[in-house]
Amino acid sequence: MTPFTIVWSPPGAPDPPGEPKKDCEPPMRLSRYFLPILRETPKEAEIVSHRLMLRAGMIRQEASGIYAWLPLGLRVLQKVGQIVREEMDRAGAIELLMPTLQLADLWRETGRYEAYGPEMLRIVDRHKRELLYGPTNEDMITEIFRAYIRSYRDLPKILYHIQWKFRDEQRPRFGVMRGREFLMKDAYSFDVDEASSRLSYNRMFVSYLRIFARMGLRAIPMRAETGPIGGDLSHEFIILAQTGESGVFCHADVLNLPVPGEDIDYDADLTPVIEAWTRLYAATEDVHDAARFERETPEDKRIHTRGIEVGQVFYFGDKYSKPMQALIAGPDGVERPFQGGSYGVGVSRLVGALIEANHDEAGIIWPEAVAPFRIGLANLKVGDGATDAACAELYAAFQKAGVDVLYDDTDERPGAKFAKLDLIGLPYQVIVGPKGLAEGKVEVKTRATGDRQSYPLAEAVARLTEA
RNA sequence: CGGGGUAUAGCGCAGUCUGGUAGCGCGGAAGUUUUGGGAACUUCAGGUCGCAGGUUCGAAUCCUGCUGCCCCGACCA
Repeated sequence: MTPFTIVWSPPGAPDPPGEPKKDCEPPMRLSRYFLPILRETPKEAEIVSHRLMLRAGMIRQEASGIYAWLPLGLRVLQKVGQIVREEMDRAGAIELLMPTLQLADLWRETGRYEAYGPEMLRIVDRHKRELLYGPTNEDMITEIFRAYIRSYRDLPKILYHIQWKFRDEQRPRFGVMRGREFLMKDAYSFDVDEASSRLSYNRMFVSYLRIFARMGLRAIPMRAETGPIGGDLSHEFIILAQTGESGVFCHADVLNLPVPGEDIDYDADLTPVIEAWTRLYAATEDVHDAARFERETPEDKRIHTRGIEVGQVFYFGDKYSKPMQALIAGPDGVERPFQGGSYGVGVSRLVGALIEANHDEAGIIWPEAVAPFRIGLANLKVGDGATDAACAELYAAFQKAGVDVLYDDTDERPGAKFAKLDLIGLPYQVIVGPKGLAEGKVEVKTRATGDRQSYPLAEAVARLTEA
């Protein structure tokens, strides 16, 4: 092999001193940002998250079930993705990135090319080769795995990626909650036998509890059908919402179970956590057992509502490894197909689900962990020396503290600014106007509670930048 | 994929039945007065009426075909 040298471009001349580089300032002034708010609701949007995402300038529909993510929406999508990534890493999963396009031949090895039906978007390239836009990646990850891994000594492994998928749904709806193109985290576990595969399953299960909890969501693992991917053990993670797509039944106490902290040891025995979370009855209507529900759940603890699926974990054994001959040698020297599982989180769907779970009449109410900005800074009288100066000071202080702040420096009327900030749902609004400044104070409004308090500038900064 | 709708300015809509200069509100631009919960007035810009045929002196409007999008159902992260 001929080694080759990577040639780096020589570094450019140092920046000239003196002039502050305005171009480098993060574009967090509303006057320079791109936030196309809609005052009226586009008629195609039926459910609240879809309406609010369109109105708040988060997304734009480009085709049925296909959306462009505008700057505000992208920030949320990225925050959700980052939480998923951090928790996957914490659980010992390893990130990679597989392509969106896959060869049909790969899927023929497992028989899924024929099995998938019209939901799969099939593409032919200029060489008449058949490709498909991946709806999932079990086949490809198995192909990657079998190319490199031969021995039980290399196991266990959990690999994941966060990538766009496409399923040509017959009827897309609910905005990003059921689009055709969607961003998904999918993880795949590789183990030598069933017992260890279930340990991987448990890791992902616990990781999922943490992922959703970090977003301020109470997601309930429910026994679920295994669906077309197959296997014999599966849980759907469901958040309760009136607008959910499927009916669910569960024991009320499952809503109050403790979620493991970030000090959870994924190498320790996770069985007690799994048992605690699976002991109480929780099932989607597809697999609901009314008799068992009534037998196991006291009448005053029975919850029957609707829910949105935001994640699913599967154990599927050798479903892919066997037909694809992804074999690993065990300690006894015998080669066997690996035991696998797959674990999905609907990242783009979560953005819609988060809004379904967190909104009011005025708009979105972002949980802090996924808010596009933590603070909305409203200058109520642009052009007034005192308010401009106070806002500049606050803006600089928040930025210095590393807090995401969107500064509304437009010359709109106060009412319009309030309505806009309520709509986009930033957790805190810092309201700066002549009235408050006369007393040396600014107002801090907490979006979730509507609570408003006036503080001197320094105290407002201190309160909003602590931890 | 069955059933039902809809397509007119960036968004929400009227006009179509009964063919005759394409309208309203919001939004946008300019100006004046305003300014702590989506201001008022004046002026202006913005539309091959989804696409393609047809009927007619004349089509947003009538006829035929096509397409996009939405809703209900079945299906799905």
